[in-house]
Amino acid sequence: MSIVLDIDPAAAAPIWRQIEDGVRRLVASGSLPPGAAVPSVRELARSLRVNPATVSKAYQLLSDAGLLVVRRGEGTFVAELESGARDAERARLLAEGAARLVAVARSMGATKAETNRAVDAAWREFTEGGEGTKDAR
Amino acid sequence: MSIVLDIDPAAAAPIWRQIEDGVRRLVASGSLPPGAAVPSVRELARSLRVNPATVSKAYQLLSDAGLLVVRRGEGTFVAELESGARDAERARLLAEGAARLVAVARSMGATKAETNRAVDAAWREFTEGGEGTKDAR
Amino acid sequence: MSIVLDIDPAAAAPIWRQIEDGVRRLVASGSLPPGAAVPSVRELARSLRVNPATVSKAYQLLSDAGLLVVRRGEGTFVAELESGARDAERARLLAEGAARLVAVARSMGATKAETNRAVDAAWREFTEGGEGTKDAR
Amino acid sequence: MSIVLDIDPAAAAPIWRQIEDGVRRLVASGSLPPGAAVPSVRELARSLRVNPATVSKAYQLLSDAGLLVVRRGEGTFVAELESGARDAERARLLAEGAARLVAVARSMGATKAETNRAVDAAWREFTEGGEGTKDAR
DNA sequence: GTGGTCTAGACCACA
DNA sequence: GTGGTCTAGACCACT
Repeated sequence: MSIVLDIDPAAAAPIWRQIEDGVRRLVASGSLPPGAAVPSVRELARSLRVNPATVSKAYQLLSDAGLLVVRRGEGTFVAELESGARDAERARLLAEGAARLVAVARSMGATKAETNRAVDAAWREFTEGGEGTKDAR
Repeated sequence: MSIVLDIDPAAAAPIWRQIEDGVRRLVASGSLPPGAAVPSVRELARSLRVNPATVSKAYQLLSDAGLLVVRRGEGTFVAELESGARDAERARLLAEGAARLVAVARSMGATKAETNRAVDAAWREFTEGGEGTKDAR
Repeated sequence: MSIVLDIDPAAAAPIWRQIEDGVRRLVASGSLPPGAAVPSVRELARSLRVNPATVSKAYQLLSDAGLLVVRRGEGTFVAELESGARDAERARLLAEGAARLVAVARSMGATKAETNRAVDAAWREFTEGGEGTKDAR
Repeated sequence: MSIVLDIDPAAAAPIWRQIEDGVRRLVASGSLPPGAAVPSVRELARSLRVNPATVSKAYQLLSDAGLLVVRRGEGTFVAELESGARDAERARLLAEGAARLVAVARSMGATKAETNRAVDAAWREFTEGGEGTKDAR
């Protein structure tokens, strides 16, 4: 199974960041276990219909961050994170997202209850509608 | 009283959007009630240490969206929104933020419970670290 | 006075690293004081006869490292380092270089005295062959 | 006794060069005396967990440089260097390293005294801390 | 004017 | 085969 990332070339976020975030999540969720090979730069570029340099930039950032390791001439692999590091990454991503939401909520004077209701609603939306929220902006 | 916005010139988001969002939230939260005057472009530009053209762009977008109205020779004012419009805007912003969080959470295989815990934690973080609440609950 | 960097396109080190190191040293030596503007990407690219993307990469790395700050639409500037940070950077660069030399020396069984003699010789070489010492401090 | 080299596949320097330099230093330091047998390509490749072609490339360069000689059917051996050649090689490596350090030092306006202090410090570091500088950057 | 992103294509070094 | 570097040129957004 080749890895699945959906990239929206029209989105505000640069493509390299979409790839970066996608891989981060695949690693955090365990879909890409430590030691696994990620698709080669050229292969992923081809399958995403994107320039290799763009994929390369994302991989480079991920390897700077220690999530991937590049073995020259061989390919790119998921780093062997010490136990718990993956959970930490997961928690970090989640906390970051939650903080962003709360910041928005508080800045407009929403209550905690209102916020929770909004999250519940969004969750329902997702599980029912399957897929479809494409968030602009 | 001059309006309070914190602008980070080094942030990823463009400055005009930071201003736009800031004003949107001040309106949504009621800090800027309908009919209130907003600072002039050059005044706000000076206080934020930002290029006037940048403030102007934000105001322009807000007028186009109907949140502000320009009265020539007098200044710029918060539009008189029809009843409920403000709440609708609030709900929209909140729903948007919640959807973003849920998208992240699901993409990394987090459960609803985990997500809620993260939101709770972020909320606690904010109320402790930050200043008093206006309508906490 | 425009900044002076000598770039060797035939060197083993990639051009972006040569630029990065050059700027690092100009900052460490105080030739580029905090707040000063560095040449624009395009301008430096033109004067070095190099592709703008190459300069951009170097600047990007330096700004990730906190030595430069990019102000969108305005240009790139030397970061306002807290007092002592510049000296620390200087010391770091020097220590790094010294460590590399000592590593080589020890790995081939050279003594401390031999190493010191080699440094002395290199120093003499430099002061004679090149121009006079401009900075004795 | 098998020869000891530490290879870092993640380092900036290519693996073949790490091997080449390692052997050069073992010869310069006398650990590999003239006439001594070096491990076979495949044996070294196995012990370093490295591709045999990589070891082969290093050995090839070393033979071209006259440091190793291949005796067909027998193996690869350290060349019988004329007297003084080993010391010359040592001096050359040391001078090269010293020149690099001085270049860095002068480019950032460091004094000779500062440089010497840095070397002393690095030397102390090494003799105390044992081993440990892994120089990625 | 500024920097950032992306493409297409070339070339190189590594394993 | 792999990834890394560089170029030329286009387009975009910000100030």
